[in-house]
This record gives sequence, structure tokens and C-alpha cells, in this order.
Amino acid sequence: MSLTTLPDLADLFQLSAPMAGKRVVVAMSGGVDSSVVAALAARSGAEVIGVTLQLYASNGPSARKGACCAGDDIRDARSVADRLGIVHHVIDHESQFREEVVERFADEYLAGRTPIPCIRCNMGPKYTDLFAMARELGADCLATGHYVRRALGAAGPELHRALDPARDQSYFLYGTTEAQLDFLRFPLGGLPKPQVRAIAEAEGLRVAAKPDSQDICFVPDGDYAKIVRSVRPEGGLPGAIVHATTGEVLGTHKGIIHYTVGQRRGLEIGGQAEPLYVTGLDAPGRQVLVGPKILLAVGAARIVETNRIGPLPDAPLTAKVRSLAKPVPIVLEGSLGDGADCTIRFASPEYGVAPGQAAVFYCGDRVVGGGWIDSTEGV
RNA sequence: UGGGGCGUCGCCAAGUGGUAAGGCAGCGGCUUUUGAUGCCGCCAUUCGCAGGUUCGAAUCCUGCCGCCCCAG
Repeated sequence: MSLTTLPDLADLFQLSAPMAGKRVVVAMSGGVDSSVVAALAARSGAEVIGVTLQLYASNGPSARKGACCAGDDIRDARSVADRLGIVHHVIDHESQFREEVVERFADEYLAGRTPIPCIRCNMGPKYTDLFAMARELGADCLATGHYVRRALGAAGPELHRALDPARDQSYFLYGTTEAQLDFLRFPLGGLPKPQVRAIAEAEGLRVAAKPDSQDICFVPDGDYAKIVRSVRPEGGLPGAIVHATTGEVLGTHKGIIHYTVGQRRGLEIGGQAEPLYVTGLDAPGRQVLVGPKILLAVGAARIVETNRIGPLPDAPLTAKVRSLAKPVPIVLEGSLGDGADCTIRFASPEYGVAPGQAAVFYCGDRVVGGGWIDSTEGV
């Protein structure tokens, strides 16, 4: 695949031509996607500055394939920058990342919620901090490798789902502020992943065949609880597993942080006619509440600290309450944006809605906003 | 040490002479830029133990062991 099949590069970056004379800061994680963004930016003729945040220890157990922003990934980012002949900065962000993302992640679990560190990371280090840095560098925009689209609407820039729904990352970016969106660019939002890899290959980038990142970047082996315990040892305190309706004590759990609403496996309670699911977490009582699947049906949820991107449309909305969920029809009550709280009502019961997760609102492909799930109401 | 009942995979549980259902739990895999869910696969050569009857028993008989209940 050649670059000539691509749209005009100035259009990709949504900057007025000519690109020469423009300064583009690219957030480089060391993965394929952001590396291709840097390559495209370099091709465009703009002055490109690559910036990589070092988020945690650069060596040790966290070093693994598929992570980002540490160790090999930083070396990869630097190597790509060298290859492209662009300036590259590595910013030590370890302490901020630990406080804003990792410790917060642990505290959420301790409070009986199910956090999404990726959203916090996007809201904090990746956008707020990189954003400020790009401004200081006198950039015309900050480009990232996220699979979302920035569309120019009548009322200003809008955030839309990626063209390829399978790669869409809009769920993780609902917290983008209008001011950030004004300055951000997502050149990959309209491209299929295979084309991105093809570009990486054509450009001779060493990361062309690097595996996609997945899981939480700072959890090396999928054992997130181990990380939580390392930051907050009290997370490993056991307690009772209690039936949500009968109050019967059914067993002992190994620490509330290991469970999330909707979870089925790992309870180790046998002898039941039907599976038991986690229906709630009582952090003060250190109890895990369980019950049959029917108890997971949720009719409404309280959403807090909301963000709105662009005007609220006068059209039906849908919401995603998990990254992998299909958007489902909802009715929004209350105001959206500027940190306000609101309530959403599901047209049909939604299952496994966990406090701490995000609810992201869509109007078609457009991201209208979102917030954190604070509590839910049964049906 | 009278009477009755029961002992089948970690748990619940079908099976009453013809060669061990199912559910739960667990394990593995698929899926997946959070945690889950879901889906697929695996999971008792053996039925408390020891004998006996029978072509053939978890199923019938005998003894032993263990547990439960009711009695005194």
C-alpha cells in the first residue's frame, strides 16, 4: 500500500495547507499507531516533534510486549523518530502517573468500584499534560494514534467514532474537553488497521509488526490485583461472600479488590442450581454480594462528573457502559457537561453495570459526552 | 450401641441388574486497548470399604466403617 492512496495529508491533520511551516507535536507511545502518525506528519512537510511520556519504570517486570510508555516502547519511539528524522523528547512522568493513575486505580478498587485507568490516563497525562507541553512548544496541533475521528460540525469540532467500529476507541476519550479537541488531531480515525500496518511497513518502521497493546499497560501479566495490593496492601483483606437477597453467608473472598459487579468466575461457590454473579460490593463491610443473573438487571444509572463535547442534540441518544458493549438506547435526565451529574434510563435492562466504569453517550457516531457510573437502580 | 435414614467428581445431584445424566465450582481456549459477560473445550474406568450372587452390579445379599435423625 502506498501513501498515494491516502487522503491529502493536510486534510488528515485538519490543518490549512500548506503544511510547511506548521508545527505538529505527535504523542508517541512506541506502538505502531502513533509511529504511523509521526510518519504521516513527517511526510506532510510539517515540522514534527515527537513526545513520549515515560509512565513507569523502564525496566523490570513491567517490560513486556504490548505495553506502552516504558522500556522497549520508549526505545522503539526513539528509533522511529530517528528513522523519520524528527525531534523526539522523552518526558519523565513516572511520579505523576503513579499518583494520578495507578494509585487512583487502587483506591477505586478499595472503594468497591471498578476503575478504568485508561480513561484517567487519557484525561490526565496524555491529554492535559501533553496538551500543555505541545502548547509550550508552539505547536499548531497535538496528534495521537487514537482510533477516533474529529469532525468539523456547525458548532465546532466534534468527536466521532472511528470509521472501523471494531477499532473504535471513543469510549476511552469521552472526557476530552472542547478546548482539547480544538487542538487535537486523530489522523488514524478513518483508516483501517491493516492500512496503518502497511504504512508502517512501507516507511520501514521497526514497529510495523509489533503486537497491539491490550490490557492495562501497567499490569504486566493481567494480575491487576497484585498491583493494587502492592500500592494498597489492605486490598487483600478477606471477607464474607453474602447472598444479596437472603443474606446467607456463602463463602469467603480473598479481598474485595478482586471482584467487580457482573463477575461470575472466581467466587468458588459450588452446589448452586444456577450461576452466581457479583451483584454489589460493600467496601466498608468488606462484603461481596452475590445473586442470580436476574439481580444484575439495571434500569437506570446515576452518572457523575460528566463532560459534554459540543451541543446536546435534539435526537435519541445511546450509551455504552462498557468498552465492548454495543451502544444501547437511553433517555438522559438532568444536565450533561461541566461536571454536572445526570441520570440515564435504559430502554431495555442492561446487565453488569459496574460503578466506576464510564458511561459514554452517542448520537449516531458522534460522542456527545459521558461520565462515571456512580450507582445503579435495579429494574 | 433400640429404631429409622443416608453414604455417586470439590459442591448439589440423576441413576433400583446391562455397562456412571445434569447443574454449580474449577481448568484451558476464543473474544477484548479497563474490569466483566459470552462462547467453545476439558473435568468420576468409577459409585464409603471388603466379600458374595450374577454372563453382567452404583444398583441384589452379607459384614465393616462413617454421618444424620428419632427414641430412651
